[in-house]
Amino acid sequence: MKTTERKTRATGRATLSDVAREAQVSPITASRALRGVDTVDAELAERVRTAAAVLGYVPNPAARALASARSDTVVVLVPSLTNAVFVDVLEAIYRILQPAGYEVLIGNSHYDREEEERLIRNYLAHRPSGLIVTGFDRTEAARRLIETSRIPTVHLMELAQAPGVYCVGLSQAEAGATAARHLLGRGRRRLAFVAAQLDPRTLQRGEGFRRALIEEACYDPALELLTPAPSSMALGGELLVSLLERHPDVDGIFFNNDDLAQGALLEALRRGIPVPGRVAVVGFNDLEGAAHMVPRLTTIRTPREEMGRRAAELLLAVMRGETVKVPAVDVGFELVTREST
Amino acid sequence: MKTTERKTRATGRATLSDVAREAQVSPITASRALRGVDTVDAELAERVRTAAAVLGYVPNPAARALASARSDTVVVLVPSLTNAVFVDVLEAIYRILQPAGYEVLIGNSHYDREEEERLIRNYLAHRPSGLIVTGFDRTEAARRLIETSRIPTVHLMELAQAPGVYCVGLSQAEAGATAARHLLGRGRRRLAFVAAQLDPRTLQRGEGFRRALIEEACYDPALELLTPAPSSMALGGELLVSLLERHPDVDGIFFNNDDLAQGALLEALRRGIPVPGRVAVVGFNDLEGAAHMVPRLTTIRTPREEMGRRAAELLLAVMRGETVKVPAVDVGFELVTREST
DNA sequence: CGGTATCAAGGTAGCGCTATCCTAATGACT
DNA sequence: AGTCATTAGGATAGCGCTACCTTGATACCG
Repeated sequence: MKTTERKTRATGRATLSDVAREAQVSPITASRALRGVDTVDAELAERVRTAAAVLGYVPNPAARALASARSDTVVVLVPSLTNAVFVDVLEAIYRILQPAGYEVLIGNSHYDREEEERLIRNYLAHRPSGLIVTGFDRTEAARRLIETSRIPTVHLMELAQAPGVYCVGLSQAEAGATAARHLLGRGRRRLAFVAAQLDPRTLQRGEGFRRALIEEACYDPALELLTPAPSSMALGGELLVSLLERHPDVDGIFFNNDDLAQGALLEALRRGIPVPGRVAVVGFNDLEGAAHMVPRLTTIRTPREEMGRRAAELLLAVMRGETVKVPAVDVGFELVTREST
Repeated sequence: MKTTERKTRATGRATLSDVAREAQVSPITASRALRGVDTVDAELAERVRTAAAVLGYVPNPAARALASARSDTVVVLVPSLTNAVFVDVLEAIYRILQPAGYEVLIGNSHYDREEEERLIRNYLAHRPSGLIVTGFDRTEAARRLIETSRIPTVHLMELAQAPGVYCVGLSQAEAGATAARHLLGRGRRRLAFVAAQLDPRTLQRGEGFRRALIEEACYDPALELLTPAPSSMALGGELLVSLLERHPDVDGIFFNNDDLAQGALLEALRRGIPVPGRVAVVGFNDLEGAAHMVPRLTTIRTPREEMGRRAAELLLAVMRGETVKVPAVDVGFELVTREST
């Protein structure tokens, strides 16, 4: 056996040239045929596809990205995967983008602006075709990176009206106000707002809640319990207890996320605090457990599947260069009234 | 202003050549310096790093991947993101691999072997440096793809002893047996196994549970309630009810996942079925809600953070070509006894 | 019927990196 | 002092694909 020339660095896989040779066309024609460029004769294209199948050809994404200065990748940045909300949204995004031929790169910023900036910087090096980010709160540098990259971008969860800004979300403030009005409608007047994590959307919900109370002249700032700690069921239980200790007259609580509310309901059950008898409870998001709690949790359902789907569809349209009639999609929310109020 | 030559396709970003020029070295030296190849003079390397920082240079991953026929990417395939188990594992994997300079590509197979095979096929085109997959159950084609790719691979969740096979997991069968023995130790004899999803690990747990019962001569196949439907709290409640209807004498249940168990506990509470008075309940995984249920759920804790971390560390070692002493890491599990038994 | 518009297909030349070889300089050793 | 091994750094040549331009063939026009 002769030693092979040391010069070649070929990987051994079938390349586009192999396919072209097999189909007896030029490489560039093979390229066009496989990409579905429509200036290729139908019969030639068919021959190319057959050849590709025969050889088990899989395009080299690195070569493609290098030559075309773009990649069939969409980067999605979420602040958390622990919160099921974002998992649901991601799932829907995948379901749209994968069949459309895009690869989805997930970045988790852990609710940290610096980390998000770093992720953006790294992921932009891949020259993704599109970008989906959560909300609008980011470092100035991150904002600039996105802007100057000229990469089609869709913002999730929140709404904004600005030229060239695409977003799919809901009015967090309006959702907070709805929770307040629902409790008021139940005849409750000593209403508390309990929140953790304190991301921008949390604060917006708090703002809406507060405004609705001010309108009814029953806002008491002492009944706002905010902590930057991560949201959890354990925390929900603790916050309920400390709130009722300090303010025994509270008769309604809006928990900023269902896990807090669920933890609170279970703690109340354990301590024999009647819900909604003594205190009514409203959650947020309608996560899986909400409907199963004892009592079942009244909450505000966010359409996460729809949000992900619409965001992906919007991004697809923008990436295709279509003119979008509605750059800001309001997916709304729904108050789900159950036994806890 | 002269019209620029149409020929260049440069992207406008700083390239390695720009950095090299700025640092007054050759491009290849710049490349070596930035990659940390140690044959570069310390002072030169420093000059290159400075130049890179000045120019805001970010390497083009596509070019790097094309030239080197590998990428700093690790692909992780999980069967689900809805189950918090995998989110926890992923989180830990990220925490190790990201600082090590790897990008993590997540693939979600939705418990579908065909989909997993497709994912593997697509992701292998990226020539990842490493691969982390869940379990051992996959199509023959998928198995071959992994094998022939020669890419360092670590298997999650389960254990296996075979040369060249790396895995980090626990004995699912042993965990199932532990649940059985715990219930037996509480004096229960009519023990049911309730499972959904029916993935391989579920079945292994069932197998271990069954064997332990057979040993004690109290195995009754009628008390196995299996459904391929996805696991959920709602399903857990339903299965509890139908099980107790058909077999009122059941005095202990091992639910294959905590969400089933939690749904069951809440349904029992609602219907006034005493737990553990009439029936003791054991869950699996120790998910967030377990400790907060009423009664608090006895369950088997799986060390998910550790599993992800160890898998990532093992993969790093294999990718670096180190010889690994322990190719199969047993992270074990822990019975967490609470009020439900 | 000559000339131009149109279009499919191909030739050429990179995209931005790194593997491989090569050279010159340094030191070790006979 | 001369030979050899050992380095540091550079020159060269791709990796596999696609953008751009060109070519040749066909359609279209007055």
